[in-house]
Amino acid sequence: MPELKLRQVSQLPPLQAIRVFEAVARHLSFTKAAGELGMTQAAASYQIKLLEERVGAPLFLRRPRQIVLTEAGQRMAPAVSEAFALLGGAYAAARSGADGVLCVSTLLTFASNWLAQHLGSFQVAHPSLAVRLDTSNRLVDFAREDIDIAIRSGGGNWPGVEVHKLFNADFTPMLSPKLAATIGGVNEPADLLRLPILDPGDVWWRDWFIAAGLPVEELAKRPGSSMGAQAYEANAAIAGQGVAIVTAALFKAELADGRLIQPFDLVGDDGHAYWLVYPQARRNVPKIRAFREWILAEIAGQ
Amino acid sequence: MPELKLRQVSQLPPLQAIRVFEAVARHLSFTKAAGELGMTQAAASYQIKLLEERVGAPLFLRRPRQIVLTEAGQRMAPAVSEAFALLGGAYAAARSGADGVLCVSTLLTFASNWLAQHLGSFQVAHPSLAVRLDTSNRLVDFAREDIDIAIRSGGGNWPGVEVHKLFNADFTPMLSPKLAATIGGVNEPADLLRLPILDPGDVWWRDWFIAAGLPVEELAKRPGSSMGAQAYEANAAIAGQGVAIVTAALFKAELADGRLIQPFDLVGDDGHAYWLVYPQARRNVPKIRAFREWILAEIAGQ
DNA sequence: ACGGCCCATAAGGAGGACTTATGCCTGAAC
DNA sequence: GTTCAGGCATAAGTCCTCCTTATGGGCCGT
Repeated sequence: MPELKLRQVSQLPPLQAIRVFEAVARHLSFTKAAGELGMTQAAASYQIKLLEERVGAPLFLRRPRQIVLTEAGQRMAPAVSEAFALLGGAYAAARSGADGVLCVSTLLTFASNWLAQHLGSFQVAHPSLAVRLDTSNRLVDFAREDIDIAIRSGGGNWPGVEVHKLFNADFTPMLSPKLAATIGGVNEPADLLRLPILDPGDVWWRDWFIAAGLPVEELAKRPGSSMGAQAYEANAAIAGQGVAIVTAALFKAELADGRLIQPFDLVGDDGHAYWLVYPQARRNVPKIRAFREWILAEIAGQ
Repeated sequence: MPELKLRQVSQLPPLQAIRVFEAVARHLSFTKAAGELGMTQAAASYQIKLLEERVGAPLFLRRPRQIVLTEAGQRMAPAVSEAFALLGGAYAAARSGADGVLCVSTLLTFASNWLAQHLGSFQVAHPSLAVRLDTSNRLVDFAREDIDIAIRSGGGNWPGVEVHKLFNADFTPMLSPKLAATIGGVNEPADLLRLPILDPGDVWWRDWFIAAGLPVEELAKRPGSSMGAQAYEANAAIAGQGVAIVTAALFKAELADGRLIQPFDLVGDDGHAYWLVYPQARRNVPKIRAFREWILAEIAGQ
């Protein structure tokens, strides 16, 4: 489509030449403008000549000691300067603005049971960074959602993204001390069979029963209600409605203050883990780097 | 100076990429924007990717059926569009504005004796073109004066400029009929010796005397006052103060209405001529082309 | 008169931008 | 459900723009 190209080209002059023109018009010197732009005087001369040919009129008068704007140049200079100021502003706004808000996509459970208690220290460390949490269990697609960084669980093998393991998604039974007391305490795995099991359809129960040497058939008999998220299941457990099977690392606070107890050291592990995930191409973006370094240090430090 | 370059580059993003971004943001389509810019979709994709890496954040979310601006993109788009509108306006203003005023540098004599009587028809033919006359006898330098086109006399061999011969700078004696009557009419060259000669030091007189077979020594005796310009000399002749030697083509009106008479057909010619002159590079600028075509037709037509 | 400053020009080279070709994904239509 | 079409991404290759180095010319100041 050569005619289209021609039309376009005639609509707008070469941008590089205009950028040079703007600098030259400000300095009224080819040499100084070239210096500001980080190129040689010859390059500036070349670009101005190009632009003058395109405009169809000289833009500068070459006087012995300095140059001055022609009438045409004077008409052009102010608007061009303003346009570049706008452009610079827009660019800076996009850059810094992008640095000012960090969009984190996270799993519901992780948000309520880990981030909620730790995020404060990140905010303190980076007061200029606003964090926007996007809570969902979908697998985020960085190309089609406005997300900077995500926390996911799974095998950790996703293409095109950088991953850091936070901790294993292990699992172990938990219940409220009050519920345990109703049967005189939970001392060995078999004791669990005398209590209601929240979401017995969860494969984690099956794995753990096998590991604990309990009969798996017990699970099938039970009435099940899938909770969907560990946080919900844990809440039910805290309320004393039954035994939950969850990731211990996410409930340190509940274990510490006695709302939940972990009766056995035995934990199941299906190889899944919690991961920090972000696009490879953006690994050096400051806010992403900041969040990464913070969360890894936080995890390692506890 | 690599660090200088770096500084500059980080100040402003690649302009070509921004131009593409502006179009894409308007169309919300890589393909359509590429079409408008006269390039392929792949090129647009490439430029956007470049810009996104530079900004440090995605600018568009790639949704299946269309793309949408990210937060960063939204911040950037309006100002960028405005900047390009400004740029386009400035460019158009310089272009069309430059087309609106034609600066003609001309010799005093040519201005008062030829242009004054013909310029009207040019104005009528090009009502949107304002003509600014710059009258001087200096040899204009297009590089350091704001001049579009010039009329000069001389040999016609100037470098870097396009030249068109208007008419020969021939010369012949002229005087007022009243003065001629004081000696009973001027019938042969020798009659001139009985009349005062304006500016006898002019080399034209010497050439013409030789061509007419008159003794050159006569000229040396005479008291001379250089007039500087044919127009002044002719005015003195019209006032009856003496005989002038001027270019006949420039005094057609005076000859026609009898203010001056040309007693002899004999004209001198030193090879000089009147020329239309302008920079080669600007030969196709509309206003320059218009003036050239008009003046050549006007000269040819009389 | 001579050196310095500044711009113009020519030749040459490095890198960027664009094109072509192809693949992938998704949504719509049959 | 399957195929088709629309739209973007990616890879490889080519061309050309833009910049650099080098040099010359004009004018000013000392």
